[in-house]
Amino acid sequence: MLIGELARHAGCDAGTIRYYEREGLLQKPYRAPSGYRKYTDAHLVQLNFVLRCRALGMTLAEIKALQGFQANPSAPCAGINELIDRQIDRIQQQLKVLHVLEEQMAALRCCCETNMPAGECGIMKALASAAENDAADKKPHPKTEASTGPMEPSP
Amino acid sequence: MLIGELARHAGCDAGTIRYYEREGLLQKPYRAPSGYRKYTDAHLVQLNFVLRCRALGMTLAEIKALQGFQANPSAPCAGINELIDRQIDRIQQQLKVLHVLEEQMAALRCCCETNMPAGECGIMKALASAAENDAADKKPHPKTEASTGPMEPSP
DNA sequence: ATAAAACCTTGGAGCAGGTATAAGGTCAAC
DNA sequence: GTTGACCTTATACCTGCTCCAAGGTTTTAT
Repeated sequence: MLIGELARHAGCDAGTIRYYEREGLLQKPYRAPSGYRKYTDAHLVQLNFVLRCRALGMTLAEIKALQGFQANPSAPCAGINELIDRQIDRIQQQLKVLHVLEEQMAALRCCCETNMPAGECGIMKALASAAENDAADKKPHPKTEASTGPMEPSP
Repeated sequence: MLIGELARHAGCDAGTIRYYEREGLLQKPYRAPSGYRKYTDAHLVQLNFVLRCRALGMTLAEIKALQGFQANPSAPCAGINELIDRQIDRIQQQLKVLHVLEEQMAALRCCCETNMPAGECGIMKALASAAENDAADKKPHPKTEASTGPMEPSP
């Protein structure tokens, strides 16, 4: 099987396959005298393994680690479990962040009824005043030291 | 305020501030004769605006677009609303994906009780057999054409 | 037999959104 | 006058690809 066919079977780009080969995630295939890569079904399985792990959100380094376990089946599998646990944690972290984000965006969305000049748009006002409050929080005693007026770029 | 102080107030890296300046997201500050950047509180507000939008998941291009509305307060704000709506869609998409992922990872996690040799680990077996099934699905009539044995790299 | 289409090869650049480094200049304190 | 903490620039690196150019090969159609 040539690289294009492998790519079609796996549902990825041929460039991705070459990339995985360079990165050591895919066995180097036999090369025809023309230099063309010739793949076997076993390569397809290996590629699917990588793609599936990617789809589960693992990094290439983690997938490489999993392949290390495949190559070394008598090693204790605690590392595999840790890797999965870390992945689960990451997903739950992201979910938490996204839920908060969803709420914040929904609240923001409610601030405007679509047909305002931008200067009166509740969304813009909310974002701008949040930024100002952040700034005030961090500088609790503004001594009017520099300027609170408009910014002046270098002359 | 020097860049390090601004960075501390905003809770980001000085490199990030220089990067935002290069990308046109932050006004160029006055430069002291030494070449040092001198920031005002207004810069802190602007930086916080950018960081807050980033934290909401917006791209730098989108933030630039929002700044365009800030600079042009009489423009109609429909574009702002669209931008926010797109962002909400993106977040909900990601949430969907992550929920599926969470389930899949949890199912995977249940496959192993931690103290196996890797070759017997249910997680590895599940991943490997999924990859094989993917391969079989895509090649429904395997004519034993090349080889289903181990992969042979180029000789 | 030949020409066009459809493959394949390599090397390199580019994306986002930064982070890290090196090599050097400045400034306040002791 | 020297340490140490800061600042400057330019450049490279990170992840996980994607896309491009310039060229070689193979298949298909005429």
